[in-house]
Amino acid sequence: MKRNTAQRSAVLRVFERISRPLGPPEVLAAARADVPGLGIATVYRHLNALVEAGQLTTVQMGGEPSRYELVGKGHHHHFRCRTCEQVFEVAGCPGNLEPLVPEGFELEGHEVVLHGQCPACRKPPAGRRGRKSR
Amino acid sequence: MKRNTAQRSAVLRVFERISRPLGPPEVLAAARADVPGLGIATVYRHLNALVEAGQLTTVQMGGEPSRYELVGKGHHHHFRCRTCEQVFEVAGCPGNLEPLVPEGFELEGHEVVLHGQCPACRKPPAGRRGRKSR
DNA sequence: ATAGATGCAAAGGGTTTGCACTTGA
DNA sequence: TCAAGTGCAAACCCTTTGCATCTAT
Repeated sequence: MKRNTAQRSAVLRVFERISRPLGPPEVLAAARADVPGLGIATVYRHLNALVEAGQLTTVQMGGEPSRYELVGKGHHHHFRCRTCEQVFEVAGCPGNLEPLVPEGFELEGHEVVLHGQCPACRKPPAGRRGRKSR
Repeated sequence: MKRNTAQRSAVLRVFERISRPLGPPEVLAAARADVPGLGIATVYRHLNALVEAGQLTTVQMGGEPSRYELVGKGHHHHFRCRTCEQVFEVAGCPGNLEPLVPEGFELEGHEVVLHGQCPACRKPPAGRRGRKSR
């Protein structure tokens, strides 16, 4: 998956346009704006290849299908809206988690996921708010 | 799923014996010690019913199939060993995460997952150590 | 006795793969 | 040119469901 095909650049462009973790169906829908006949299998192939190539990382939220985002955004965490199920980036980090690590374990990394309501879903639904869209 | 059948108690007993989040195949294997003919579908049905009944909670780790644990252990987090892929409980909590929450979002809950090596996998593999078992 | 529970196998949903066709280099 | 990439459909894996049988009450 190294050639510069229309499909490959369409997939990459989606992530440059939308700055939050996206699932394969979202990527497919957005990339079809550029490549109408695009198939879901090709999306999966490129997502996997781009992760392999270090250009994307996976963002896994409990039980839900994988989402992907561009690498190189520095250390950050995520906020998942319980209503619309979208995932947003969170800049900060709780800091040193070593104190939590039980005896004998070796800490190599961590993840923090916040749950709650995004600005749109926080207000009573109106217009295009609070719809499950993914 | 309310009758006191051998299958139901076998599933529950597994969680009383093993105090870490378990996936359906693990539960099946362990419960078959009590009920040899146990089927995976019955395990799923009981896991779902026990979650519904508030006796179990699901623990979702990125992309992997759901794991389950007994409720009533108080607020805690998890540590996932990158080698053996087992998930362990972590007693502490980083504390107030409000400062991380972006403007306009409303925080309702959070999750923290630590990654690294468990005591067994930290040492060079020997005996039954560091095997992927799940 | 009988509604609820079980096991098996088939069905579902998301992801991957085989294959013939298309296309970038 | 021609190997890499693509789309489609079939295959896969995990989970759920339909159904005939079994069992706790």
